[in-house]
Amino acid sequence: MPELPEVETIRRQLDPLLGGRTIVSVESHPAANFVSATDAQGARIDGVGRRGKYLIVPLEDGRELIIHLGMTGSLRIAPPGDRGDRYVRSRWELEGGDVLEFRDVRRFGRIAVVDAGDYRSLPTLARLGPEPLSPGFDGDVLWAGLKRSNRRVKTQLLSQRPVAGVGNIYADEALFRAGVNPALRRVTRAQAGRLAPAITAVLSEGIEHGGTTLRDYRTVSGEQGGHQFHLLCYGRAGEPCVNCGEELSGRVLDGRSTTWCRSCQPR
DNA sequence: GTTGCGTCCTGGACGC
DNA sequence: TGCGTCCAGGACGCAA
Repeated sequence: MPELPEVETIRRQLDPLLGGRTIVSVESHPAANFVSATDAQGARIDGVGRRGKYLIVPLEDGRELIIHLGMTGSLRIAPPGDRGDRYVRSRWELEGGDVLEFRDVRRFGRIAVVDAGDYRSLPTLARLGPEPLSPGFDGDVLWAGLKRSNRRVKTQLLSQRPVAGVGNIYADEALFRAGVNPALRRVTRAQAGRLAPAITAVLSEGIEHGGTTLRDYRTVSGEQGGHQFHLLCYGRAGEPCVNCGEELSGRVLDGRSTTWCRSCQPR
């Protein structure tokens, strides 16, 4: 399930492969989530950028190709004639014959072509919080974002408003490292001060390891990420806490599976 | 504007 | 072996 580290890993691999190339033809699944892919036909790609979990591909004509990988989306550069499997949702044929292929089993991904910066059709992107890897992101910025709402702190992180790019895996990991209970509705300045660097750290380490592969995620070159071997909390309910040895707890919180340590992350 | 919940989607795990 | 049920979860729409 691609979060910021997985999307950034893909961005770094795609950028040198796509920059300066022209999209000569496009095929797309007819579903509303994907069909806009065809709008990029004939455009020249300027590079590959990212905001949160969104890949943003600037086009020379002043528009942007936006790709969100959803839960099971992946991108690869396929050789000419390679049609992929039945889960390929969009194919952009590039000048020279290679094909940029978007594969998405569960069809939760999304593709849009918009005028640069006009994200009205993508409300989450339009209201996206600060980039957690930018120099300006710290405890004060996070606290200002969190204290505007009364929702649980984990639910707020997943909303992409207080900070961009955090999904279920890295939210659990960051809250665990910061010693912040995921169900808290009011976070103190001190807790935000611990949580912000924890978010930055887990995301940075996720990038260093090439992302987290639990099932579907693959890099552009088809490799699995390596961060699943470094998770301290997510998905480890019932196992001993690496800090205190107490059994990690698990429950569904606002519809999302959540793991935490009752001892290290008290209410 | 905020909050909480349902919906989309499909492969895999699991129980019978 | 085959069938039915449940689960995973990011974004978004809707009702309160």
